[in-house]
Amino acid sequence: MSKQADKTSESTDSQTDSQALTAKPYDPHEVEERWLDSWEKSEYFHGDPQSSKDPYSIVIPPPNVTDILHLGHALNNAIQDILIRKHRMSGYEANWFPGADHAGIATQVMVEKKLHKEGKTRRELGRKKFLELTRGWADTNKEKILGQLRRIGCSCDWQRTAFTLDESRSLAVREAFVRLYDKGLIYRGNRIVNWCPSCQTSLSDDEVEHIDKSGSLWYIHYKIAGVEEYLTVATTRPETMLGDTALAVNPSDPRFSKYVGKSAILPLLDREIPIVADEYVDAEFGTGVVKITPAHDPNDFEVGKRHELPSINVLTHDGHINENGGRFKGLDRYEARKQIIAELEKRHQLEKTEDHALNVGTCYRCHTVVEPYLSDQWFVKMGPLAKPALEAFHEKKLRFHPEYWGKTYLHWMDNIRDWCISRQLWWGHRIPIFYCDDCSEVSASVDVLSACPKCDSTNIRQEEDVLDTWFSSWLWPMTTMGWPAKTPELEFFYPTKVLVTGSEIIFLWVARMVMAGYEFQGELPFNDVYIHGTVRDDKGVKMSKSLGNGIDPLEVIEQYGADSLRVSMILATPDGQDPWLSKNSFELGRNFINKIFQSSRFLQMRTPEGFSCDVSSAPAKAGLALPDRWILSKLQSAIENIEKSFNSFRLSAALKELYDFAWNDFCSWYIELIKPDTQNTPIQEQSLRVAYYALDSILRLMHPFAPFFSEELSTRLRDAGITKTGDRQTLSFGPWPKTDSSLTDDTAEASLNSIKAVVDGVRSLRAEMNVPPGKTCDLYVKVSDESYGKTLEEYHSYFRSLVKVENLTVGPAVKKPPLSASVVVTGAEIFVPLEGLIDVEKERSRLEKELDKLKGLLDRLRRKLANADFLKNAPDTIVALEKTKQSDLEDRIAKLDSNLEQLTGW
RNA sequence: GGGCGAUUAGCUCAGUUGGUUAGAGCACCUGCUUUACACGCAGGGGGUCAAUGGUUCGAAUCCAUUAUCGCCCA
Repeated sequence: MSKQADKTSESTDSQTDSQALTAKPYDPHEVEERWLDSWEKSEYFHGDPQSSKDPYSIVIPPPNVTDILHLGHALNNAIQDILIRKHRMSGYEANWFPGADHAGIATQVMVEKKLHKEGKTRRELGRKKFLELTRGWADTNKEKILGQLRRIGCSCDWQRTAFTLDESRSLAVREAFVRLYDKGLIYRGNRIVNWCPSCQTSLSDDEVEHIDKSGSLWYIHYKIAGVEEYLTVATTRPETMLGDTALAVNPSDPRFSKYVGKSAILPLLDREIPIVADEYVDAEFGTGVVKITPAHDPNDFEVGKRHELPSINVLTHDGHINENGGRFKGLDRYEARKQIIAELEKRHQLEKTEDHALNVGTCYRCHTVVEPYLSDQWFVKMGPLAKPALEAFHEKKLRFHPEYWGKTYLHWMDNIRDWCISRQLWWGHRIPIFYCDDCSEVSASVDVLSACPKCDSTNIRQEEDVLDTWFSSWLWPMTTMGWPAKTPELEFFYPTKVLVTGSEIIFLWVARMVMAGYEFQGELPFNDVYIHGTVRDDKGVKMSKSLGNGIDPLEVIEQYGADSLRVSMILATPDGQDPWLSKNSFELGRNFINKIFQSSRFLQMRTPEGFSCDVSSAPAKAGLALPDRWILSKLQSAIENIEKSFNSFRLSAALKELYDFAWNDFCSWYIELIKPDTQNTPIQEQSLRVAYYALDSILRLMHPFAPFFSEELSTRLRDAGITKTGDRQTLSFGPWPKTDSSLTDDTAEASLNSIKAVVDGVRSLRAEMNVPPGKTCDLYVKVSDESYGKTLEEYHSYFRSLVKVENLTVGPAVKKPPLSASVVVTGAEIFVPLEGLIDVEKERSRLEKELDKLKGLLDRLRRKLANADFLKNAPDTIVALEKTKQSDLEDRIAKLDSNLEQLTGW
């Protein structure tokens, strides 16, 4: 236990019950742990597939087992939890399916690194032992990160936790593979793939990250066979020349047409290679002559096929030159490059070297520069799968939020390419392909084969390679629900409602899930895709482990609590953009939660003994005071706006609306208005009923964002006998607040606005005239409208409590008392006599400043209203509005003028 | 090279079908041991809405061009 925690418990012990309400901020720590425990036992989050309610399900983007919780996870999962809790409260049968991803390359790399430190390699260990070791490590990590998600309050159905490499998911992967294979959508091909020499595996196109690097362009002479001429070839990767099998020029390039059909001599290796013409060659780039290395460049591979050129692989799996590289054999690819350049220079076959900016592909896991590499790999034919996925988008069955991400999806889908799914790893789903060594039959099978289905030979072996991790991830929305079995979960909860993720895996994951959904389940896996930003630090730099600029969510939770973490993150996360967070960003949420806590504490202090109210329905309108009617009316618009924001996936806007309502309307105005003048006097009962009803609504609206706090406070009020909420002992199942149009009260809002206008005016005046806060004053209000005056008179007590007004004089005939400061608001002139306090010069400059501002506005308005086109074209309502504004301004200016004039007499 | 996004107060952002005196939080300044809350209260300063041109009676908002920044794809 930390020192701080010690202190807290000590001070709590020393307090008596009657002091429990003395000033202290809300402390989330004990509260959150208690609810975590309680919820875990409750089964609240275990969705029932037999339910008569409508389903609402989400599948988690499974965190990698290599991960520890970072703020990106916290944000991603907070968003999902907010959506799932909101819908659970709104009467849906909600289920959030959690789980983790085995993360093939990342995990294997990590375990191999550990082995390396111990001086071992995976090959020494053997496949079986290595996998056992890795599984143990992955299991431990998996439990750890899922535990961390619990800590931020995720209301997942933990009973349905899945893992991409467990029994059920493995069966599904094999089933999917075999189905696609049988349909002819999976094939094996000798293709150029992206090869990571460090991970020693192929990568799909989407797993390659392109970065800009400064490199060189080397100009090399290739002699023409039989004559004393040469062609100059520019290359950025000279070491690949060892595998050159041709030179190529553009067929319409007149400079080189005479060489087409002749041969060149490959420098260093002295191999004779043909000179071919191919449209692919860009006459503008380099010298217009390019070397063709079919085994090490995807474009060259295509050229090679067209001209029936041989492919010579010169690299080993780990990026060294192989036996085809002659005397360079065994050298690392970059060392070979150096020596080749040196050698060419020595032989005067290097014309020049230029600086050249190039874009190289790197491995998304280890950031090694990848090599295009010719090898046997397994591919999925994507064209047929993309069709329904594209249709779903065009028919708006699949929607992105923010909408513009749809374009990214569309662009990728339109240009879809076959997917390389084999990986030369051990950690993953072993490809369910079996080779017969006797009859050469290749069979795909869900179950392990012991004999060849064609010739019955037992001389059969399974493919060594495993599948790309995404090959299990793309089935996730189905496999979490038990696919390929026809489970009740799949029947009820599929398709899910929304997928919440970051933009960087729209291709890798989102698009593929859509395709898999249609292919295997005949239905898309989710309707809405909510894309959120990437968490950045306070300077706008992406948080990352390697930069060390990350913030540990668990530290934030320790300091501020999980609710504060969630509330702060959501408030700071603009829709679709990247949130910038620093350590004290989390004060925002903490302060908000504490504010609500304090308001509740205050209400309780002013609640008479034995008071109790039913907050499950709104208080009867009869007999309510103005502030009561007003706050109920404001509550309606808050609920409405929050609902609207939720419906368009604008969570930040929804929470902001609640924040403003709760802090400004409820705390700053409503509570101040119903607060009795004298200390310890209970609040009037009808206002208390309204106050607790509003507070209950606030807590409900807050629950998805701050589940611990809202549940805690709601429970405390219920346990204290103050509020009655019906049968439910939790906010988890709502009900979610609904608008009630009978509570909307425009008259009350208008009346309160007039009171606020006068209060604001007096406050401003007092502050600027340096009236000591404790000093009372008198208030004279000259109104131009009788009913305005009546309202002010009726509620004159508010001026006493809010702005220390002793006597109030209101009326159309009120005269400005001598030595008073004035404020002019719409419909009223406010005078506060300030004998002994008034500073004439200050007052004058105050009034002049205001006058200047208003005159500027009036000027603009007059010009607008003098414009015949405006009067002709603008809607009548706008014209009328502008005219009202004009007369109001003219009125206020006249009053200010006369007040200024009167000042000169002093 | 192609695509997508951003540019509004010192900072981070709202401003959803064009009509407000362009808002909030943080930061800043002034005052406050006010009957819950200093994790607070009250008041205040601060913006020619990136630039230019256009459409319109009217543009932060729509269109075009430019500039700067970011992301994705090649």
